[in-house]
Amino acid sequence: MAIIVDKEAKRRDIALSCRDLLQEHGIANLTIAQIAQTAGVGKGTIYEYFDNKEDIVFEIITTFLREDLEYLQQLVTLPLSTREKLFRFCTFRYENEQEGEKYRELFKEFLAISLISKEPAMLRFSQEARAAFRIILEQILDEGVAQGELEERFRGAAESLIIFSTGMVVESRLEGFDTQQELNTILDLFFPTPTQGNPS
Amino acid sequence: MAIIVDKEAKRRDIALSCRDLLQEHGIANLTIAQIAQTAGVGKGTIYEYFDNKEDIVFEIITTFLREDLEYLQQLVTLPLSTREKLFRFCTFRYENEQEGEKYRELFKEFLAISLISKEPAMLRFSQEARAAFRIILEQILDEGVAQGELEERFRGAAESLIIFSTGMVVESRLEGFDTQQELNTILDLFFPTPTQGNPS
DNA sequence: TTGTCTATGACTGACTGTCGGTCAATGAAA
DNA sequence: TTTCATTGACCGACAGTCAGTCATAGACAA
Repeated sequence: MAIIVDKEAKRRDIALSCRDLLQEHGIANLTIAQIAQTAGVGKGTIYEYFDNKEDIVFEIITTFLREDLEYLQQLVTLPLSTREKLFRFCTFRYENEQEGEKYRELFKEFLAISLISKEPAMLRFSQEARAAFRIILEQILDEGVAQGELEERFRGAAESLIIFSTGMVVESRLEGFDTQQELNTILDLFFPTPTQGNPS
Repeated sequence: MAIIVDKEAKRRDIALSCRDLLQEHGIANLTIAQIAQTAGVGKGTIYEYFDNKEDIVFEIITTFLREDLEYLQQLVTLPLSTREKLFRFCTFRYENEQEGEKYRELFKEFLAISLISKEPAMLRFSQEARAAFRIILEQILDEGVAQGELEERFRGAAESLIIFSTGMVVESRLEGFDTQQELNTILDLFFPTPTQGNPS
């Protein structure tokens, strides 16, 4: 009979081949024609694997988030203070000067789409990603409490920190916003002995 | 000479006449043609007063934010506890069940635009609005410290609360997100005697 | 084993409809 | 007659569609 392709795999392949393109142009300036050309397929083929333009962006972002998750998962295992881990958890998007800028831009665009999109798939995905991040954060907090670095009452602060991080991503679009300083201000609430400046 | 129209005033007029339209359809489903028709002018006229579609939305949002600011300014004068004021400050967008929903939807779309847009005017406006909100928040915090309801070290927490509020707007798009509970969790950090539940 | 035929799903790009934005023409006031 | 506001026909760009083409796995005869 005919060839049967692995739809899921090809979807990922197309997404992967367009990562750079997306980072370079941004979502708004990315056309389906460009995507198709870069992926080396016809425009129609794109719609064989994706519902619409958002869906493509969505898939590409997923590849980034998977990497994020890997990074954060190994962060937990590093020999660092709880405060340092929390700090890195919340600022890892800002770590790399060069690549970080592009990545953050992309993440903002993703946030923008997911703010407006009412697609159930998009919402479900956001929720799953959040849950994964949250588990890691809770692990850091639990360890912090176990090691006496953190008061018991902060064990349930994972949600708050995630909300705060999200807020930081949005606010960082503004000139003069100092991510590290703002995060330290919050972390000072968590740790009895306030430390000014980046604790690293 | 010919007629000289007050550009600024007409800009506001057009924006005002389209408030409902924007709330009804959302930004993505709002066309320039609709806007022009609703405002009772030709499509070309719109571009006499606005640079682009975003600019229109931007102007309409401004009218809402002006109202917000008025509300928050009078909030400071009410005879309420500091905690209650902070609570209301951060949740006022969620107060009204019916209208609040539409309003939040709009605000999210505004956030989405301002996340992506690199228009200097848009960024400047965001920063100005933020500064205005911040001043009110700082006033609440100062009063709280003065009245002994709040420890001195929380005087500089305005920035943190704004970031957190922004995060809440974004996260509230997700099913099962409880604004009030999350805000109380954070406020519990500020106030020595934790109060569970909505303090109102 | 080899050659041939065929069903099927992958693939394509010309085409369509929509929409943001432009501009030449018109109108009105002074 | 000048000047400015107004207008809607028009334009180009782009997302998304669909009728048709192509490539190959498998069936089967020689």
